[in-house]
Amino acid sequence: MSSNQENQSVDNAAASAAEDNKLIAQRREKLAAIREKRNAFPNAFRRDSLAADLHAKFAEHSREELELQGHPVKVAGRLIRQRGPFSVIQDSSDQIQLYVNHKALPAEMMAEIKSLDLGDIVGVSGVMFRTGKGELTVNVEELQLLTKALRPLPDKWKGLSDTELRYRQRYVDLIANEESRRTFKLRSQIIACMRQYFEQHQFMEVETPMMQVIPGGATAKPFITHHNALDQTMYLRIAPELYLKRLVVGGFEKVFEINRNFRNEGLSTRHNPEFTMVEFYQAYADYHDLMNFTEDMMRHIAEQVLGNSVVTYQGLEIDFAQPFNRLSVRDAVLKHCDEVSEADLADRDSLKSAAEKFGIKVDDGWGSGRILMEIFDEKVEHHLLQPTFITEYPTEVSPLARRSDDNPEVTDRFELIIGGRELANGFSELNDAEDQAARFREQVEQKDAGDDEAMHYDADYINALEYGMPPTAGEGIGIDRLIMLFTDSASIKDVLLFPHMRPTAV
RNA sequence: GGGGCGUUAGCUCAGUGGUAGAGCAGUUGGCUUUUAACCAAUUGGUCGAUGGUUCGAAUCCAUCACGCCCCA
Repeated sequence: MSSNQENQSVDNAAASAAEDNKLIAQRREKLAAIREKRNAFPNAFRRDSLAADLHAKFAEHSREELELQGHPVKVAGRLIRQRGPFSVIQDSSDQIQLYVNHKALPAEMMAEIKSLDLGDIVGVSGVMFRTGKGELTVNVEELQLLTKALRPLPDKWKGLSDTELRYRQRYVDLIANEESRRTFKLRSQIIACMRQYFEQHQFMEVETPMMQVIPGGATAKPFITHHNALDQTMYLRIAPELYLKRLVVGGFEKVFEINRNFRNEGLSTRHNPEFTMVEFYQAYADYHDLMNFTEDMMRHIAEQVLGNSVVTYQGLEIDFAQPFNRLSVRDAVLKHCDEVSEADLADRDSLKSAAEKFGIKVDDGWGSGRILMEIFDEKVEHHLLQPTFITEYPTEVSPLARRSDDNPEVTDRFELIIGGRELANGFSELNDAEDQAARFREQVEQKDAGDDEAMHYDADYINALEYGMPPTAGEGIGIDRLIMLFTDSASIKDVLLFPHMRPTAV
């Protein structure tokens, strides 16, 4: 920023001070006083320690040992608590206590320290010691204000609990709420662990277009945008699937992508318009291979990141060490829904009357596969708490999956259900270019008939398949839902740093 | 889209028709190896918005906005 602009913004700040509440006005006055004396925003302080490092390094040091050593440190962070001569600063790693002995420090420095507010960012030089109560503390020899905070922090004990403010002003949430910091650190670690797992298994990370001319790979309403120079309608992707499979055609036989998808749908505790998925494809593998891989990966993440194979989600203990259950849609319905007998599954009519017993309105266009899935969704899915692979999805509801060799009515597909919710979806891929072209044509007919979620015909994708895609299996895992599970979060908004919110009224 | 709940000081919350409250934060002073530090004094409000009912509305009614939960 040029000095001219800077002056202007400073003037604007002064002009708006009258509109601030008293707490902010007082802080602005303190800042103005500092500007009189020196550069109020110095950037020459260099710390040599993080709070967590100090706690780790001196964990075993007694009061006497520390006093003998007189170990000097430089730390920096946000001032988050003050109690008498003690303060606490918080950096990215942890918190560390400061001791300000007013008898030992020059009067001028004491005056500056006295005018500090909670939220200010300071740099401190001092010596490590341990208080009478045993708390590791920096005995302050020099303290410098590095950044004045103009806005007061939330309640020091309760933090920020207003959910709306936590989501809209995540920066305040992160300053004030340890739980929130923990969630997002875990999110980062889980994704890093997953990425590492893929790399260890010789998968190659790729990035495919997020702005697409033909949105494909799923049935969903896309967001529409426009490229000005090309005067072209473009869509934010609903899935990376068709591009990743083009790469398998090209000879990258194990690929994965961790990135955002965008779907133009409603919001809920489990849906955000943009969400993160990992999709991965492996040539010369089938859906059984992916189930084994997924089971292993989940167990690995739980053990590596949480240090425990048992995850507690909303009071429910989920054990990743146990072998995951595996059963077909059909067997799951029979096992978990006492009202349905084998005879009910015999044909469409018997399925229809079974579904209607549960208040499901059966559409004339639905085949027996669709009706079976409606019963599953309504009566079974929420019972599947421990990790469970559901297999043999009806062909009718699986337009992208390969038909089973044993039974053309079902596909080589699975979903992973944990805690009653779908977490992953995978299948052996359809690599028959002519079959795929026919399925696209069916989708286009549905689109022409008014279904705005139906797929486009992607001629280039057919072209790719015509070059030959090896037998391949692919899978998508909803990262946000996985993070919810591993961080015991009830809402997807709790695992998104900046969840989508309606604009506030002015 | 429908239903329920919520919105009061910077933050966390009381307050169901009669002078707008508490704790924390802030300010002033005391205390200086404390642990949500403590003691004393003190500042701080468009009660989400707009209408209505009433002598009188944070409180009752209607509409709207935003959020949370449940349902579609």
